[in-house]
Amino acid sequence: MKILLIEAYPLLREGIAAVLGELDESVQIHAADDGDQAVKLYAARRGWDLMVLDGDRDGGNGPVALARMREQFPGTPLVVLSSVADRGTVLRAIDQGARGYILKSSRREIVIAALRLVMFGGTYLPASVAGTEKLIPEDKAVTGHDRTLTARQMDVLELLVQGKPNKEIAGALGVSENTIRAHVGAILKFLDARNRAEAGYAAVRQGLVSNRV
Amino acid sequence: MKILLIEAYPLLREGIAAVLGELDESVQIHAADDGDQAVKLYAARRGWDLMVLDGDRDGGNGPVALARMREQFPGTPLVVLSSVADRGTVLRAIDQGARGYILKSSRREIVIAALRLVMFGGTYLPASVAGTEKLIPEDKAVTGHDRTLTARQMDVLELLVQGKPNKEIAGALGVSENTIRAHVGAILKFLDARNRAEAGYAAVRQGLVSNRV
DNA sequence: GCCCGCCTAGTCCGATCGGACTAGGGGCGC
DNA sequence: GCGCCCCTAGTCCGATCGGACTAGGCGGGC
Repeated sequence: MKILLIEAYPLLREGIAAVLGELDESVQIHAADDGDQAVKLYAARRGWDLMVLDGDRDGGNGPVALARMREQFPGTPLVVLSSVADRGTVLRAIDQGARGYILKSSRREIVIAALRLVMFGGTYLPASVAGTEKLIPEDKAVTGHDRTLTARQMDVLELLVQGKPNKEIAGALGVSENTIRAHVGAILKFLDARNRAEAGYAAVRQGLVSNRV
Repeated sequence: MKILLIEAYPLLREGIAAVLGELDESVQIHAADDGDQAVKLYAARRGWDLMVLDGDRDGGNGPVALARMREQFPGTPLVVLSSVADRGTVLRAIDQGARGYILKSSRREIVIAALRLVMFGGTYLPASVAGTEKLIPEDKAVTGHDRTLTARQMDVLELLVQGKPNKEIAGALGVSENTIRAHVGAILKFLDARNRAEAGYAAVRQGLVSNRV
């Protein structure tokens, strides 16, 4: 059984590897620091049974890596490991094609069972996302226009959260400051925030941006 | 050899335990989810050789746990494991009595060597904190007047982090807006931030305010 | 008592922000 | 094609912010 593990921290790699080892006696774990490295190292190989991705990676490249991996290795079930469990983050991961979302705080038995579930075609979500609407879009439904920020808005939000002024964000994204102004306005409205500082606070609370820690 | 490990995530426990196992053939690891549990479970036991504390714990109780452990188990070397390495956070941990600050991104060989170093009486710091002033206060020096925010500044910071405008903070604290202005100015300077949004970001990263998540 | 740091409060001013607009181009679905 | 939404870009303007000042009251340390 071949498992592709995207995890930059050696300590966590050890822990995950130890748990994965219980899945099967013939587990081979191939690790990479991030999505880029994974693609670079393993693009040529096929026949993966599972991909495990650390969703806590700072800088928000967690989601990017997810999309990246889904594109490069379509068909291979992908599980996100994370420490945060807010609805938004989990649902986004599932939307992007993850087949499981496992909390790092889960007991090892849970982790193993969840991984098995996913490899057998299931989808695993933490209990904390139990909400009002359907959790797993049947088809993919809710493409989301009033519940999600657009991709561009997320780009802006990520920098906004870090306290960058509009001018800097504009430079980073290669557009005019006025454009950023418009995006920021939309973000404030969406988050019901009165200013960018409050927006940053709200965004982190809601798990819109990967993390701040 | 008895090691007390404060780490809530089973996956990380596995990884850390695997690494700690290399320190000595007779390692016994006793784990707890947090400082409270550690004290509750192990307060009666003595003779610890090392304490390892996860410094990433959300809610900012990392620092609290640190102080707690130092108080309960004085004399036992304590090492903080963390994923962030900014100067402020590291120095605060050292100030509070940690004898080592190990990055989770370190190679396992580094982790092991650092732990040995600490157990033999040394202090280990990541290279990233190399700065202008002395890293390890000889006596304890700097009781901290320019290294810490004042109580009033912390009051302001807490509201500032939430995105409140000056007027609102002034109202909440019962002082004039000008006063808040002065405090905010001092906070920005202290955090080396260009605006309040960046200050909020920095404050959370450095664990100055309880949390954002 | 004197010094020092903190909290308070104020002024002035340029920079930045945020709201309310208009508007063109591009992509997608019906 | 037509509508709709998104991204882009712009203007205008009042509000807010942040820096650089001055200054008085208060409390703790030497």
